[in-house]
Amino acid sequence: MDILRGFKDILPQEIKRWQKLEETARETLKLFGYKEMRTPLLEKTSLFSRGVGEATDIVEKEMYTFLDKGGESVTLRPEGTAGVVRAYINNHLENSPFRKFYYIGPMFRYERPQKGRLRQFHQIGVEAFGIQDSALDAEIVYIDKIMLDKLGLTDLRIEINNIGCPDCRPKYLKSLKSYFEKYKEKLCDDCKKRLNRNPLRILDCKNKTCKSIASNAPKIHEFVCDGCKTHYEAVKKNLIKIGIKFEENPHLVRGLDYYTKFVFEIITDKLGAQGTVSAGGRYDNLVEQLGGKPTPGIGFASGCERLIELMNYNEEQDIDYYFACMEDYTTCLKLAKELTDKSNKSVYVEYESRSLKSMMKKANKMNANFAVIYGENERKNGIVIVKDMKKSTQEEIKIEKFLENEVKRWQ
RNA sequence: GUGAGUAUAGCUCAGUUGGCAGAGCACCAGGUUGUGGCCCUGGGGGUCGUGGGUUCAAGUCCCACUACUCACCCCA
Repeated sequence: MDILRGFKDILPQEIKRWQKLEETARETLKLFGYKEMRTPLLEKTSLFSRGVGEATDIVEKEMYTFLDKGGESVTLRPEGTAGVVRAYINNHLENSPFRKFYYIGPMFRYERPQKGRLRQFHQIGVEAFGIQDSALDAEIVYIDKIMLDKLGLTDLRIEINNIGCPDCRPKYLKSLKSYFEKYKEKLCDDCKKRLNRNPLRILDCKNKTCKSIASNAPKIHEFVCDGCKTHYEAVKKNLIKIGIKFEENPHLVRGLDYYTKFVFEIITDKLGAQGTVSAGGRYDNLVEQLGGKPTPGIGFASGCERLIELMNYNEEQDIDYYFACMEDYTTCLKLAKELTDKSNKSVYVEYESRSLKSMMKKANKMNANFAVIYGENERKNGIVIVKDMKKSTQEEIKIEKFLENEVKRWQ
């Protein structure tokens, strides 16, 4: 029985990094008053087609969509924002004093897996509602950046761009299209298709010819409306003020339709082709689009697997007491149980009949601090042997004294 | 969906012009009859991805399929 393509088991040897990642995210977000939210993995398909955008790749070809037993079309969430917005509207959270949220959990996209890309992957996502001011944009970038700093990630760059709003972007797209139309014959096959579907994407093409044509293409800054322009300029000033370094990338495009005005990505070049570690931006029309009152929003999402790959790790095993029992497992269990009760130390009780030597080997591999030896001799004499694995010393303790002794040791 | 590469022990990988399937690590046991790490000795483990073909003989050559990896596309 094989695991599905693009799905992955996360094993104990890797789990410490996951826990550290989640812990760091929760701590950081708590500092800024963000509250955790958990929304369903499964939603109505229409939430995503309306939220993410009918014409996006995600909706067109990457969703895990099926009919449930009631005949309703449902979809495993391909991203987190749509679900949070739905929950925000459904639960009337506009009346809550807290309108800043985060989530951590799996997302699903039916894509061909490669380095840094899986069909089930995890995101830490952050969403904030109801604030139009550009200071919030800066806060969002700051939180993202500081979280990555706390994880010990280096060599990251932040790229930002202004992608306009539904008022001004169409004008830009139109001009872009007519510009590329002139060079249509020279563009690569992919870009010929993009010309009608999404001319913004041509700006991002890696083909040399397309690149040089794109370098002279009209710039969005010449087309954005006053509102978008003012906002974007203000975000830049705010970022500078709070000491966030960034680069402007006029070719930065987001793949989801709901983004407006300010967008950003945090990128590494250590991950191969999928170097975007975090990305986000403003979505001032999404709440309304999904049936809520007009409410501005902004957020970002980080790819957990990508972050984890960048985290340097020293995963140590951590067992405090390895109980090497040769008989009477129940007595060992009782000792171990009492020890955890009174001391909070971790124990591992060996119930498998093995040689003492093999048990000591195992204790060593588990990096146990102490081995408690209990066999025939100990039982007869009413003692246990407590061996300090680090110092290689051991002593015999009366079994009634064991608990008291060990509790004292850690005080 | 497209392209390229890879597939041999639990893991990482050798395997020459086609000629008895190997190493390191891991695991188990012994050396030390009840004591880990270092060392020494031994052991268990393989439909050589699957199916066909060529050949006296295929891990090796040919074909098909499948899986994985990377890249495109796209994205966290």
